[in-house]
Amino acid sequence: MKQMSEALLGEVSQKFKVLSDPIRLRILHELQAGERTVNELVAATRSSQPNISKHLALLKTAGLVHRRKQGNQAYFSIAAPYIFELCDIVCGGIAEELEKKNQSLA
Amino acid sequence: MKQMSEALLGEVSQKFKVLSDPIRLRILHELQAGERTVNELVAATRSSQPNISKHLALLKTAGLVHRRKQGNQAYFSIAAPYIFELCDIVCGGIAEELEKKNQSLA
DNA sequence: AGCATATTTGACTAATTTACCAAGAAGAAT
DNA sequence: ATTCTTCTTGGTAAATTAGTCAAATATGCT
Repeated sequence: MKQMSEALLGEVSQKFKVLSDPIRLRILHELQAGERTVNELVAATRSSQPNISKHLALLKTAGLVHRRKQGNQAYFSIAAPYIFELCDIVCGGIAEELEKKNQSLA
Repeated sequence: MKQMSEALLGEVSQKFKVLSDPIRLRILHELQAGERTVNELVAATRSSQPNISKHLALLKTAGLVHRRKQGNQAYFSIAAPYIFELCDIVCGGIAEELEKKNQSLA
């Protein structure tokens, strides 16, 4: 990583902020399996419909999901596949931490 | 990514939350060049000293940095190198977005 | 037109997060 | 001992964010 401008730093932190909510991660995880309507996502998350709608709006503003409207429904899909790479790396880090914790107990 | 438990989702989102602040990213970026004392980090960020100290405490709790106390000073260093990978990916995503935006203007 | 379904938006509340200030703690220097 | 430096912590005010409910919008159906 070279010199980071204040502006870039701000943008990066905002992306992370969008990813810093379990419900939004759940939504993205669900979308990984393919396009979903709002109602399908509501069912997958057990949160209220307006709430999910707002989270989706946020994800869309951040450019992480795409929205397609057809008839009555809105279909959402992943717009930035790199997010799964991010999650995988973090999961790896968490697994490593756990391993270390277990080793220190032994 | 396989099935994600609610618990793991929560942990992952918390890691992202820690990374979702420009000052903390600046600190981490500074630490990428090597160990630093609190005061050096204050100088690098132009934020107040207590504020940096709190951000450092947060980063430490999250397991992202390591703290070593020697004499009067506390030396901080990177504990989870994977964070730079994360930032690189996000930067790549941002660059891609920008490119797309520029293309659509042309 | 009138009703039903799917989704978004606005107003509001509660919770979380950030930054600031002042005070505290720990070590080094005199 | 006391004073200086470095760092951490507690209290608090301001800002941001998540959630809920109710109302609005948009489309499809009869």
